[in-house]
Amino acid sequence: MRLEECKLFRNSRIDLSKIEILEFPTNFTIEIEDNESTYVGIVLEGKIHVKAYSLAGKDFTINTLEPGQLFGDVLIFGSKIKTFPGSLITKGKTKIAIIPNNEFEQYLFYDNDFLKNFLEMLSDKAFEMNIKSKLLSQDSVRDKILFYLYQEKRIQKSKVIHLNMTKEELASQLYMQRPSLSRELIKMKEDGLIDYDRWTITLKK
Amino acid sequence: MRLEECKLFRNSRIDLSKIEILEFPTNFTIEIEDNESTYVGIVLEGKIHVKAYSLAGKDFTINTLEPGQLFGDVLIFGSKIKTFPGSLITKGKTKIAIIPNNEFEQYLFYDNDFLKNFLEMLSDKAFEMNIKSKLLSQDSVRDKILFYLYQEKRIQKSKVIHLNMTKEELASQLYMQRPSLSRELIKMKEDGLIDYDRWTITLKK
DNA sequence: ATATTATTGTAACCAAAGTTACGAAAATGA
DNA sequence: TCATTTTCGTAACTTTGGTTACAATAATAT
Repeated sequence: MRLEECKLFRNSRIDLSKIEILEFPTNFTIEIEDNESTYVGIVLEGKIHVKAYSLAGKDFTINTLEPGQLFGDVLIFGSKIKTFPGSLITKGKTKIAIIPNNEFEQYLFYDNDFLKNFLEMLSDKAFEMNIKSKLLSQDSVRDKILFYLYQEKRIQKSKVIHLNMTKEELASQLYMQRPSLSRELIKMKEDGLIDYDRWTITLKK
Repeated sequence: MRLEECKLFRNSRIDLSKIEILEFPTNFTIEIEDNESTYVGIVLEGKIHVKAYSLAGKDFTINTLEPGQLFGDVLIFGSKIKTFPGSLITKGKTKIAIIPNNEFEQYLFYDNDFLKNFLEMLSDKAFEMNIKSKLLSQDSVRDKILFYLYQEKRIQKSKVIHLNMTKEELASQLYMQRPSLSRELIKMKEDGLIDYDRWTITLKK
């Protein structure tokens, strides 16, 4: 993705030629959890996992940033601690753009379209995090699965939900273990709630 | 709290006299989950619980809004579904200010201070939600407690953490049952991790 | 001071889900 | 086509923490 294709710059009149672009190999740690942020980053190629470590030492992915998405955005205006909520680790060869905080701020007040785009992205991020909190608040494995399915039903506009990932990945996205997911899917099938195969889950009710 | 005392209007030159103020009794449902939002609300007096219902029918509090805080703010610019993430239920006699979305948008582009305040509040909200996700991602009761304690240690700048709430409330804030909290606190005391009494928990390590 | 209520500790029980392990099935690649 | 690897289902076992109930203690009100 090129800079001018990013939502953030849609309709904007900012000179993109001066913006610094960096490239990283896969599994590279760009930033470390609790480090202070001094810039806003934009993912251009590859993915970035925002990983934090639980006190038990197990790591969990707070968020996965796709091309077009930002990091450090929540921190630039926040009045609280301005540190990264997790380590930023590349998945695949990754290209990012860097805008120092002070420049970013100038852009915002200089260009209303840029501002609108930023507000939209910030709001969307908050919205997504809300969804995640709701998922995590579901208190049984079955409820988590159903929450995900209803969610996807709305997005995919179909009762036949295509999983574009392995069960292993789905389980991790739902914050559960793969065998737990398997076991519950079987039970749900027995209870007539769903049908499923390797690639899809179909809501029956 | 009066309107001019709200962070949102700090240094702003907006005419506050025209802003509509509403009052609600306690336990009043101002908005229902998944309803569409058409305005931004500011809590002036009392509290508002943002409550969602898990698929099991159990309700859980996504968020508690204190005086000065906003609701509907994430929705105004979001490109996704613009519906309330939970029902808004008053706790105590509650006073709120209402600003229709279109007016709110005008304020933002008209007044840079207002904009700055809004960005700060939006960022802070996203930050808080991040913290909450992290808490929910801790996979044992002990880890949740420790996460909370380390958090408070930073905020209160002391290893002696003052709980300004009952154990019942603490348990609910940590998304666990009170007996589970009690049981684990005892174990942690036995393990020499903490000391505690009715009002404080002291980190020993 | 005493009664009442709210808060907390504590124990027994139980269900849900994590853990581990293994075999079958599917996908991939040579 | 056959071997290798990945994915998935499945079962046995174990642990965690929810549930319920009750007693003890503290706080509050009369």
